[in-house]
Amino acid sequence: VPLRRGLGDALKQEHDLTLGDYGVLSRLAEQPGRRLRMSELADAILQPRSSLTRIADGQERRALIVREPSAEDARGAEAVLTKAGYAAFRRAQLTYHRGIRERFLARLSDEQIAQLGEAWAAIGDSGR
Amino acid sequence: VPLRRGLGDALKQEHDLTLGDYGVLSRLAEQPGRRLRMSELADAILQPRSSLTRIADGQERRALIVREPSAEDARGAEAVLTKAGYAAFRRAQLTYHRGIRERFLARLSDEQIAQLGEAWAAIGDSGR
DNA sequence: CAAGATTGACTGCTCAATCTTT
DNA sequence: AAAGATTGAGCAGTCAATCTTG
Repeated sequence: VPLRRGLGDALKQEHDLTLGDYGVLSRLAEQPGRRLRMSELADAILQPRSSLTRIADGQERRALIVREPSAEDARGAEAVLTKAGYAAFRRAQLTYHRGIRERFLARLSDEQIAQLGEAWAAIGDSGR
Repeated sequence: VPLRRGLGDALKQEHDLTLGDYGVLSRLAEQPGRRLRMSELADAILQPRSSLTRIADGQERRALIVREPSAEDARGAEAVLTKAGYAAFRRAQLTYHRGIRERFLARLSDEQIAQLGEAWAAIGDSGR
């Protein structure tokens, strides 16, 4: 709980991003073409579609992403990471990883970290 | 993230309590006299004082706690768990523990659970 | 003025209802 | 009718400002 809060505060202060924002950018950044349908993106980050819509609204206003209507299925839209969006992600990633390190990993032994990794995998990942 | 969400949803649906509510009840229940100053309670559950005030507002309306002005320092107030509040906590605890078991512990080996416990202790607890 | 606590205003998230395209 | 997506309304949590007592 304080880990999440700490990370969120740092992202907010240094980059004006929420954890939800970070999740979206992070997922898009790792896609081939840096694009994904809204629906799949929502599932990927384990958020309700409506939450993704809000997040995307904000990010589109800030030109971190653009929405393009899907080519062959006009119901869907695709979120595409812009160049600025990718750059913002790379910057935020530094803060994020530093936060994890400082608030979490630094207090554990190498062995414990490895064990945690396995436990995490057993549960089913999902959390980047 | 989905663990917290799942737990929160279950508590909400079955007992109409948030995770914040649960934290307060849980902390009060383990105090001698089932009472604690607002300020200490806020620190104990790692929440800002203002957040605790909101939670306590709701719980006092539902008669799960009462607020009493502190005996020798009239600045402070004490939150006291009522009989109904304690009963509500005991019921919610079943849901909470079941949630942890199902969503988390059931997927890990006994050894992994023990290792996690140690890692958790190394980080510094704080999370009941 | 410090500490304890509360309030006003705002943000982020979520559900249920809705709109559009298949 | 079902899938993709958005919108309206409401809630939990938070900060900064405020009130009160020591």
